[in-house]
Order: sequence, then C-alpha cells, then structure tokens
Amino acid sequence: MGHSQSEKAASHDRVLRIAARKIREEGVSRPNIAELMKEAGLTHGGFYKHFASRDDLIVQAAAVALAEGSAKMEKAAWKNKQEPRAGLIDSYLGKQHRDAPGTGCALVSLGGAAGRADAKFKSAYDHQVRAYLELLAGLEDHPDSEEARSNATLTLSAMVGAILMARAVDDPELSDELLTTVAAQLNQHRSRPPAEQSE
Amino acid sequence: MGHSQSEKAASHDRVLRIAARKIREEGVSRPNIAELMKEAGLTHGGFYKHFASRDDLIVQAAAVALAEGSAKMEKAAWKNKQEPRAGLIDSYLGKQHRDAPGTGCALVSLGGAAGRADAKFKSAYDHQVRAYLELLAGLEDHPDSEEARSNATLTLSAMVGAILMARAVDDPELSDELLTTVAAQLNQHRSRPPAEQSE
DNA sequence: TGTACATCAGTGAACGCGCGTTCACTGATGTAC
DNA sequence: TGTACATCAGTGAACGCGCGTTCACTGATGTAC
Repeated sequence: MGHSQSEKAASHDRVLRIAARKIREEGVSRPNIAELMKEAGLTHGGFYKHFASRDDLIVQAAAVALAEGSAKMEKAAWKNKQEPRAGLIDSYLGKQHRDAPGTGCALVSLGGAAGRADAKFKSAYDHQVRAYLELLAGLEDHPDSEEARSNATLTLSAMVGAILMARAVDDPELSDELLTTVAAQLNQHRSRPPAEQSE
Repeated sequence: MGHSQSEKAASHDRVLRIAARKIREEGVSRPNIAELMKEAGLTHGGFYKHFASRDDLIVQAAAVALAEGSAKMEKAAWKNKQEPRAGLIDSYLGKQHRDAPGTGCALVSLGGAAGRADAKFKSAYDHQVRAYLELLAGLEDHPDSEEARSNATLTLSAMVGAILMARAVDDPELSDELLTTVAAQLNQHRSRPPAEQSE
C-alpha cells in the first residue's frame, strides 16, 4: 500500500471532510470511526495515525464545517450582483440548502452540539457567528452603522431558526412556508431609509 | 418495595419528565437508562416495565418536552398584561431561558435531532411549531391577517435562531448581544399600522 | 374482616453487541552511503 | 545510479468497556372467596 507523505496528507484531509459532512448530516455522536475510514477508502486501524481520538476528529471536523459557511454564502450572495443581500437570503433560505445539511451552514446543524460543547468548539462557533454578522452587516445599506449590525443580527437569527425548523417539521408545506415567509420578511426589512441621520 | 398502580404511574411520569429535561440539556443520545432510572429513584432493570425500549422513551420524552413549550410561553406572555407580545419576546429571549435549556423551548434544543428523526418525532415538532405560530399571530395587532401569520413566522424563527446561537457562542458578551438585539428588533417590528387596509 | 393466592413493579446480576482503542505486522517510501 | 536500511501509513485481529436488554427473583398489592 502506498503511503507517501503527500498521500498521508490527502488521507487526513479526506477523513476530515467526510467527518465534517457527516456530523452535519447525522449529528456529532452518530458517525463511527470504522464508517468514516471506510468511506475514505481506509481501514479503521489507521485512524490513530491521523487523530488522537474520536473526539479530536470531531472537534476538528466541526471547525472545518463551521469555517465553510460564511465564505460559501458570500459567494452565493454575489451571484445576485444588484442585490447581494437578497441573493444571500434567498440562497440561505433556499430548498437546496434545507435539503443538504451535510454541505450547509453549520451554525444550524451544529448549534445544539456547540451549546453543550467545550470552549474550543464554542470558540469556532463564535468566530463563525461573527463572520456571518460582518458579512451581513456589510450588505446593509449603511454597512458601518449600528443599525446594520443590528439588522444583521436579526437576519442571521431568523435564517438560522427558519432552516432549523424547516428541516425538523413534518409537513413539507409548513417547511416551505417557513422558508419563503422568512425570506420575504427579511427582504422587506431592509435598513430603513435613514430617518434622522442623513448620509 | 411498594408497587401499587398509582406508584407505577408516578414512576413512569417521573422517568418521562427527567428524560424530557435531560434530552434538552444533553441531547437525545447522551442520557443512558441507568442514569435516568437512578435519578428517578429506581434501578435500571425496571425500565422495561415502563417503556418498550430506550428509543421509545426518547420519542415520548421529546413529545413531552415539545408540548411544554408554547403553553409555558403563553403564560409568560400574559405577565405583561398591556403588551403580551413584548412579554413573550422578552421572556423567550431572556437569559434565564438561555441558561436553562432543560426546561426551555424544545424547538431549539431538539431542532437538530428532529431534523434527523422519523415521522413521529417530526410530527410532534411540527405541532409545536404550529402552536407557537398561532400563539404569536394571536398577539399581533391584527391577529387574523396574513401579515400576522407572516410576522409570527419571522418572530419565531428569529427567537429560535437567537437562543440557539446564544447558547453555542463562546463569548458571553456576544451571547447577550444576540438576545438583546433580536428582542429589540422584534419589539420594533410590530405589525405595521395597516397601510392600505384600514381597521 | 380475614386468609390464600395471583399479579406485577421493582431489583440486581448477567449477557452480548457495538465501537473506540491498541498492537504486531507489512511493505512502499525515501534517505544514507 | 544502485544498494541497504530506517521510517511510518495503512492493515486487520483482538481487547475491553459502556450500555441496552434480558431474566430469575422478591415482596407488596389487591382480588377472590
């Protein structure tokens, strides 16, 4: 079996990415080592050449999953060049995102786990929340205002909550309603034309 | 050892309530049978006199946890008799709620699990979402309008997302900011004075 | 009201499986000379 | 450029523990007479 240094790095990376997807799909406790290694084309014994323990992998995978988020969404936003804020909202609250948690925003899929996790995990989550807030504030009409930050906070909270519930609900119609209603509301709720403070 | 019929019912109820709290605190996979039974003052062997399997208990406990939610929040809302909507929002987005997931809204703590669960679990989640939406719509200025439903959807999504992230984030200041900002935004964002349609 | 008996909630030991972790081994890599 | 050797990624069997589940047993409940 080949085991050059570059192959090792590739294996490591493969396992990490697979784990980052699976913990979003199945939660942090479900995926087991044998299964992850198998999916990476390896056997379970070699796992400890790459990670200190299962928990070590999970924490790293969570960090990877979280890091994917805002960068990916920023890209999606700019597909709508006139209205990147609307682009982001529609993309985030799209059915594709709802139906693909494994490659979606980890703020939703890992939120519960992060709430119960240790500081390292929470710190990664924290950074990602800030990244989203900055991204969203930057897309408001007056990016550096306090109102932009405040609107960004509402927008992010509503998007995260909507996807969480849209995935958890039994009735597909209610699920769709959550997504489209929140998207419509957020698209309306722009930074209001500055009332007292002028440009 | 006593084991009258009423005592059995009491034991059953105790185990169920303890489980309903623990799955919200620790997730659906963590709490084990021995621990739950011990906390109920029993030994693990008797578990199967009450539930068919661990999974059976978890599903029932999830239903109990979910059912608690909107009823509890409705009570909290009416502590502010003038402004029940504000009462509910402030109570939901309060630090007490954030810091007590075990007795808090299960839409947040069980959202991830419900997304991966079977129809029975999702159905219980579904009902609870509807209960919250109706409760919130009823507190809007024009309860039966489409706008009330739409606002309720945004409100619920934002509250759920805000608590989820407030629990997951590392920095207490960011956590507080999420709660207070979203509360302030939602309190502003009332059903707008009906623009075209008059009373 | 008392006695005999069936029921069954609760006990605690034991079972067995899943799975994280360890370990002796293999053979290609890549370095030393 | 070739040869000897150390390294180490990857293998797969084995270990051991946690935990869900089973089971024989106990003794209070509560019903039959």
